[in-house]
Amino acid sequence: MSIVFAGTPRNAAVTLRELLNAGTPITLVLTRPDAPVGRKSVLTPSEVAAVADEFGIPVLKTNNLREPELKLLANGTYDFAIVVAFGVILRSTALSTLPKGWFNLHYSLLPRWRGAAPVQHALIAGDSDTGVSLFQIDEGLDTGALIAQVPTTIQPNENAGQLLERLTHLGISLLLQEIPGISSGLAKLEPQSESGVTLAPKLDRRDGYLDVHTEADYAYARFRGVTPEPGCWTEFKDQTIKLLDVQPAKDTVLAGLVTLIDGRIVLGLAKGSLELLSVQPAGKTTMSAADWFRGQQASEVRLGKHDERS
RNA sequence: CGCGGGGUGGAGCAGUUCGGUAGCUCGCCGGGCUCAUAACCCGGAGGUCGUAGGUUCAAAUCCUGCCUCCGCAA
Repeated sequence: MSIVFAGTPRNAAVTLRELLNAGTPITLVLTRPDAPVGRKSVLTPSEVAAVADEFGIPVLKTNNLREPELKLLANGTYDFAIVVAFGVILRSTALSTLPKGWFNLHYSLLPRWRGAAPVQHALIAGDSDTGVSLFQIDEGLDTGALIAQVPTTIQPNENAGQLLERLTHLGISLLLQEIPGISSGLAKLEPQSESGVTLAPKLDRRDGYLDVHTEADYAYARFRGVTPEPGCWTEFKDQTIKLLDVQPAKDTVLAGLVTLIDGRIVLGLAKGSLELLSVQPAGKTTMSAADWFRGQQASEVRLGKHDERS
């Protein structure tokens, strides 16, 4: 028995590490090529590549599986592949290389939130629960037949980073439980429901914009969904200010205004408010909201677009 | 050489345009007031203004190099 693991970011790396620690016979790792990181664009290997190196497992770095890669995969050594946040679309020519197929761990209860950013979308949409799904990859976007799912309740203050971490561990347990069945060919496959399909496209920076005229509940859900990536932000004096940590508040403050209430820094929104805990103005390092506000030397400060409202 | 912002006592900022040895809001230490307080009052410590040079009678403030943190873009 020989398994291929395909993944790229941190949660995939954590998963790979745990599978290896449990003795899973992974003998080849696929990951995306080294990518530039940071302002200085330092070429850095993916975290999955780092773990593979640590365990001395051969790594194939690629953005698309073409003939050379396919030939290697189809050389008869490998039985099936586990895919966790790989970031590469697998076409039918790739899927047919392995005798038992390719299996993806997806961070939602499919068919809800098919796509690249299921965790973030579940939070932004205000879902009360989510989970992980293990399914056999077919040619569609997260449409393959399900092997198993594990649900979990979303905690009221959980952000995307925290939820992803929790789901990662749920996913690891699920994989450890189901890999034997896949290996033996005894795993049961059940087609996904045709109702309840939603899509979770990748988020970009604009999705993290907090409009001070949205309702507080909605804004908080968005904040949790886009934290820590791509990050929540709004505008202050025509520049970006990142909102790194906020929590719900019950004060009534005019939308767009920030003011001090009983030692708390409160941002007014439509129908409610949020307490700011940690912020980062453009060009500055991260700081507590209290420090930032004190430095403004004003009893109230306006956030949001300059030309908005009066 | 992708674009841009910042580095001033422990924290966040002002002062830099129009050079003249440092200010605000806090924190900290000591004392006072109060039933009490993240309240208030009085006093105090703490800064070679990122760094190296240059211009000048005089530089946080002007000029040059460098280090470093960050917002975008990739």
